[in-house]
Amino acid sequence: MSQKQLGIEAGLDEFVASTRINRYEQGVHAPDFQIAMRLAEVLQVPVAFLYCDADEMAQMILAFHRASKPQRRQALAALQ
Amino acid sequence: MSQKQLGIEAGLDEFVASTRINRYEQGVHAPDFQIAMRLAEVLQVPVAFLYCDADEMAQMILAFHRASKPQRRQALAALQ
DNA sequence: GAACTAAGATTCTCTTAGCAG
DNA sequence: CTGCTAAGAGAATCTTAGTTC
Repeated sequence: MSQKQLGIEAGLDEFVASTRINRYEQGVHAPDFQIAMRLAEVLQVPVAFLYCDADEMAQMILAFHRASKPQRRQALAALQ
Repeated sequence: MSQKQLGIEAGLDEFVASTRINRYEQGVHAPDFQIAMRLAEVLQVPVAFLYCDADEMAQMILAFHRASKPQRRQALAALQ
């Protein structure tokens, strides 16, 4: 998926999508939270995943998001 | 813990700490990521927790952060 | 096409200076 | 003291207009 297409699917104007997504990916600019949520939706990840600073946490957030309800229940139980 | 004290412990100047933390808590302004990380450290939560939009995910992030290594291993295993 | 960048325009946050409980 | 807010100052992102591969 191209940077332009990602931006467009997140609701950005087609003439600015490429530039803005590129700046986000490079870490030059930061999107506001509303944009971040739309990007997360397109990418099918939880928005919190986009703000992770630790690998293990990121892995867990993704796995939790993609797991079934019983799996989530078990995971939460394991953390008590 | 007061808003002022939280800001100061996160490294903000004492004369602006109260105002800025208040704006963040009210959702009027958004801190940049560097400030968010320092706030998360003071609050002893993962920075991703501050960007959660779903309760179950927030609960899991917090529990994962506070769990022991074996508990984390078990939780991750439950999500496979 | 696709990834990327500079720079002025625009829009945001930040600081200052307060008020109310 | 604590929570909260308005408004000008300051600093960020956004749009435009490109380059490079």
